[in-house]
Amino acid sequence: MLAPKKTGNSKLVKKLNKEEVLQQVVLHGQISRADISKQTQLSRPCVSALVDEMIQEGLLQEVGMGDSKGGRKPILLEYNYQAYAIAGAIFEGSTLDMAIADMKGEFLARYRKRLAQPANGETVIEDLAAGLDRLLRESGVPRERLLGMGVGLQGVTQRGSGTVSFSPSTGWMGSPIQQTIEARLGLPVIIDNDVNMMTLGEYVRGAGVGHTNVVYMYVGTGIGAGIILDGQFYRGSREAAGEIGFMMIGSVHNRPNGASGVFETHYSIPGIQEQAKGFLSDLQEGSSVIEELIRHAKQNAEAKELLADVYRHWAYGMANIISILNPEILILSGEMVHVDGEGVKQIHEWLREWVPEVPNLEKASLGERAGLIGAVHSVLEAFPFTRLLDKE
Amino acid sequence: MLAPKKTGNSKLVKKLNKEEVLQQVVLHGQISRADISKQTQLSRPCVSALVDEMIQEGLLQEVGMGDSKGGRKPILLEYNYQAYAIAGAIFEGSTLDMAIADMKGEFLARYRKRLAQPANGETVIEDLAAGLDRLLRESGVPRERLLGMGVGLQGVTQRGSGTVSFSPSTGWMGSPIQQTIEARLGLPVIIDNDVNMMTLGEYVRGAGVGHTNVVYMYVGTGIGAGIILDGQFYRGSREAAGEIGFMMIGSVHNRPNGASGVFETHYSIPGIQEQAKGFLSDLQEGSSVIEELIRHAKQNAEAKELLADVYRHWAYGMANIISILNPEILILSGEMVHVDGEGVKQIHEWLREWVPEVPNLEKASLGERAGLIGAVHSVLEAFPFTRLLDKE
DNA sequence: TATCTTTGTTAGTAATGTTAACTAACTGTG
DNA sequence: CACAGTTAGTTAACATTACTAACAAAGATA
Repeated sequence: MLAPKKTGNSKLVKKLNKEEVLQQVVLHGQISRADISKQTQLSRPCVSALVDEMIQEGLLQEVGMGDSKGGRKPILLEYNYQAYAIAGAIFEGSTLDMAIADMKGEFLARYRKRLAQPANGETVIEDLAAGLDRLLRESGVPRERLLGMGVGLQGVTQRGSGTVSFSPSTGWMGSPIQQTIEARLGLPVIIDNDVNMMTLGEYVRGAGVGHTNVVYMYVGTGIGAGIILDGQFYRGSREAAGEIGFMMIGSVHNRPNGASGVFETHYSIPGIQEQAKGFLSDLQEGSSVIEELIRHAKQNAEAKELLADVYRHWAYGMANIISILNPEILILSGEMVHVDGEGVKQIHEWLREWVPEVPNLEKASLGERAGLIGAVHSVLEAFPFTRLLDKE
Repeated sequence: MLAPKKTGNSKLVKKLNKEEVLQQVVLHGQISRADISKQTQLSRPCVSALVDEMIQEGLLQEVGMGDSKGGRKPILLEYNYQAYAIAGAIFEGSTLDMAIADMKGEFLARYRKRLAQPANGETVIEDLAAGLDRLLRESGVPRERLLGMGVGLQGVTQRGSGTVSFSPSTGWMGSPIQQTIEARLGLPVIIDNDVNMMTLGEYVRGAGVGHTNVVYMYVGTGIGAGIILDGQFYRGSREAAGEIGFMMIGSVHNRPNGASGVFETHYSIPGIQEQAKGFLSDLQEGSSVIEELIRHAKQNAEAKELLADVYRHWAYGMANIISILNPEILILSGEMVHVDGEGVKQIHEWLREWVPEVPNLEKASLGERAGLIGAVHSVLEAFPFTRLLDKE
């Protein structure tokens, strides 16, 4: 029942070998049967047979001849990235941002909608369904080619059980919302919070590419982190890993209430605004608190002091993360992307003074697309190339 | 070359299936061929064939009849834990502590020796070789049945490359010491620092049993942590994960020198001793600083205050670890095992106030045997039951 | 004692990958 | 420009492995 039955005369090996062949193709972009054979230690006849099957299934395609290496020209094979498609959706504030993508993660169509606030959980699902219909029409992808949808949202999610315990922007609470959406759309759905989705996006397409230990640090309304260790997303035993807002940092003030930890209370954007309210009362809609603070710091001594204090405490947080996790790269996101070169340099210097192994410090590079890219890849992660073989 | 060749006509499946059979036997302790067949979805004839081979190889043995369930009595099979043996060694201070164990990790013989100080790297290797000879003789294990040796030591190790960069107790520095020892002993050797070995020990046999996300926090001469996430040891990108002594904690004092971070500087045992030198000058050899401090705190107000400060800052450190990693259990070791029930309760209360998901807080349960047990298991980890099948 | 159950084995079959030998197609050289 | 040498891909015969079906062994139950 549970175990994948090594049916009849062991299709298992065949599947494993097909996976390996597929992996080689994806890895090399274009490759011939003969080269796959060399890479995989599988015999040429075997590779030929497996490749032929996968061409039948639409997973691979022949794309022409390669250059001769002194003999017959090889037939180049390519993964058919259009074989399947994936959808992604992000709820950020009051907007719903959706996209449909091929198996490379390349967007084929995109769609945005403003949602009425406060959100009503049921109409939001209808919005999602309508958006998906439109994306399918626009991209020309047939519905049965869609593998699934990744949904990211601000709030508190339990990815394991597919539930959402707090999310004003969608109005989803409590109930097993993942199953509800799956039933409505007729598709596998993955739900996760927006920081995790952005982390994944930066990991596969942004600043994190090529690294295996990545921490994505987000400062906005709250402070949180996404953690990827040894190439795997780490979520913690109760999906509460990366809740770095609860760190006890710097001289420990009394907390105003029991809601949030010291770090987040004082050094998230609302916390900073609170500290800066003496001179930062005239904030424009949509402008960056950090940018404003940097501007004020050029003339105002009080602002300058606060800015240095903020940087310093952010650096304390980073030092703690680094001490514990020794990541290769720390990706700065949210309002942190507005820190100027000067500020990053300062933080880097402190870290060099405090900890033995300072990682790369880089700003998030995908901007507002990070979450959507991550949402799409969350599905790719659940249906890796190699698992497509199960689809018969 | 690299890939395990699916030689001839795919021995791979056979190996996979053998692994699964072996796993079932280990899991159940005693089990019949028929039950293995039910558990694994493999046919009874297939299981029989695989089991017979493994009996030939000495990995399994028949141990008698089980109870009838209405028909023929089953023949019970057991894993032969004596099929192979493993050695472990720990250098702690000036003593070398060694053991030889069966595949269950059960010690068959143990051996201790005081080493001359300062240690000379070459004679230490000879001590290791002599100790191993003695253990083999004493336990009656033939040398060719020995799978490998795990070596734990105080200091800085690079397990990946098998080198040791700092280790006064062994005198090993720089050179690829792992290969040197392997050549001398004719055995695979695994070298790691003592905290990692103790972490592993507690994980497989001590307080960490049954958990998948474990942080082992050690306070002694230094402060460090061993980290196991999703059942895997996490070492960080440059093997510097768990260097929690570098955390920036509490009100940040100026550091006396560049050698170590704030947390370790003030709240490791030497740091505490420094702070307590007003009233804690008369320490006996071999006594516990924390025990003494607790004793003094009963009468001396200054000691009481320091003790509370120490607990509080340890708790800050734990809060940071918990915020980032959300482990299921935090194992307290080193001098922390001397904290009394009162102290643990206090720390627990603080944590409940500060962070949303407080893990189990437990003292290390294996005492000084933890490191040795871990050393033995580091080899078991590298040669899991299932990988013994490669030994033909 | 006769029948039913459960365990374990034997015999024949199907699936899969391998090697060896072959065809196809191209390069380079005298 | 023909021919040897090389590389790519295919075909055919064979080996390995696990499966199903049938059977033998051994005990329970009535």
